[in-house]
Formats: sequence, C-alpha cells, structure tokens
Amino acid sequence: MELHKEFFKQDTVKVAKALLGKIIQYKGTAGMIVETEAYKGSPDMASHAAKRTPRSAIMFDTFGKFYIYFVYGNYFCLNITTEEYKPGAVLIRALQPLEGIKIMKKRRGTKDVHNLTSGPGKLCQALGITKKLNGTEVNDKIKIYEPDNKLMKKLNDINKKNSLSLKPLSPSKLSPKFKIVAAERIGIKKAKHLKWRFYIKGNEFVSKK
DNA sequence: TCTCAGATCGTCT
DNA sequence: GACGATCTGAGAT
Repeated sequence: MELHKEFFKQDTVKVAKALLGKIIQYKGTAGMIVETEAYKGSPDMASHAAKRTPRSAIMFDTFGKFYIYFVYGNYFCLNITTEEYKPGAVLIRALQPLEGIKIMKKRRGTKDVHNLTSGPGKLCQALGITKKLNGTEVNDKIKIYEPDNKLMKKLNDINKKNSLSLKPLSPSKLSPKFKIVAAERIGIKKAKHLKWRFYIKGNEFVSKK
C-alpha cells in the first residue's frame, strides 16, 4: 500500500524513523529503506533547512515531495520533504536492493550487491534518480509503500541468494556500528562538527564527537 | 569571482 | 580504516 501524502506532514524525525523498512520503487528498480537521516532547521545550522534559498525553498513550502539535489559534482541525494509549517526533509541514505538488481549493477558498474545502494549517492545512481525528478510528488513517479508478505518473501530470497541478512548495506561513516538506523544531526555550525543522534529499534544513541 | 559541499572511489597502511 | 583527489553547481562576497 502506498504511503499517503499526509504521512509526511508529521515531525521530521518521526518520518525518518517510520520510513525504515518501507519500499522505494522507481522504473523497475526497488529497495527497502534501511538508513534515513532527518534534516530540520535550527539548531542544525549546516542543514539546507536552516536557510531558505531558491534550492532549499521546497523544504520550507511543501511536504510529501522529493527534494533532489546535486552534490560534489557527481552525485544526487534523495530527500522527501516533511512538516507543513516548518522546513524539513528526510534524506534516504541506504537501501537494500529488491528489484531490478541487474539494472542496478549495470548502472553502478559493479557486480557487488553490497555496493549497489549503500549510500545516498549510490542509491540514486542505482535507481536512475536524477535532479529532473526534483519537486515531484511522492508516488507520482517514485513510489513509496509498505511491503506486503509477498515482497518480504522475495526480499528474504534475495538475502539467501546473496548471503545477506536483513540489515542495511551502508558502510556510512554516520553509522559505523549500528544497522538499520534513523539519524538526526544535533550540532549547530558546520557539518563536520555536528553530533549525531541515532535511533535504533526505539533506542537513542548519541555520537561522541 | 571564490569557496566548498548532506559523497564516492582508489590507494595506502 | 584513513586519507586525498575529484567532479559541478549553489550560495556567499
């Protein structure tokens, strides 16, 4: 069942947590969301949501829309805007591949399943998501939905075949220890000086730095 | 005009 | 695992 637009009206951190385990699908490729990151404005002043610019305005004005931006000259990052009256978005950081794995391998130029969607830039590349989808409504072109039993079975089959367990593939610096995480930045000035708050299975962990 | 980034990859230890 | 090189474009000055 597709997630209703109203789902994204909630608090950003709530949405980030709730998106874990959901399926994201675009043009014959799909994966289960295993790592998300909540972006709000204050007190995270290094977030795009901290300042309204032509690029980030979508985070201020909408919920339930895809915010896709180009970064480091090579990659795209996929976010979904949240909250009605406050700026916010959830970055999709990692997926577990589910459908269209052949296509993903081709696009990513690797045969390693663990390396297909284990990062925000990687997953956009694997799914063929580019800036042209920026601003589209959730479920217009890119679908997000709750997995049914059939899909879960398929996921388990893929896991068996590739010796994977139900865990995220992200080697992300964000979550070196923990698997299947939602995260929130709690520092204030520059991205590299930020602290992180992780949510794993209902528990909270705060990074040391 | 300048700076540098919500990332990735290859190379090194 | 740590680190440097790298790409383009948005935002700052």
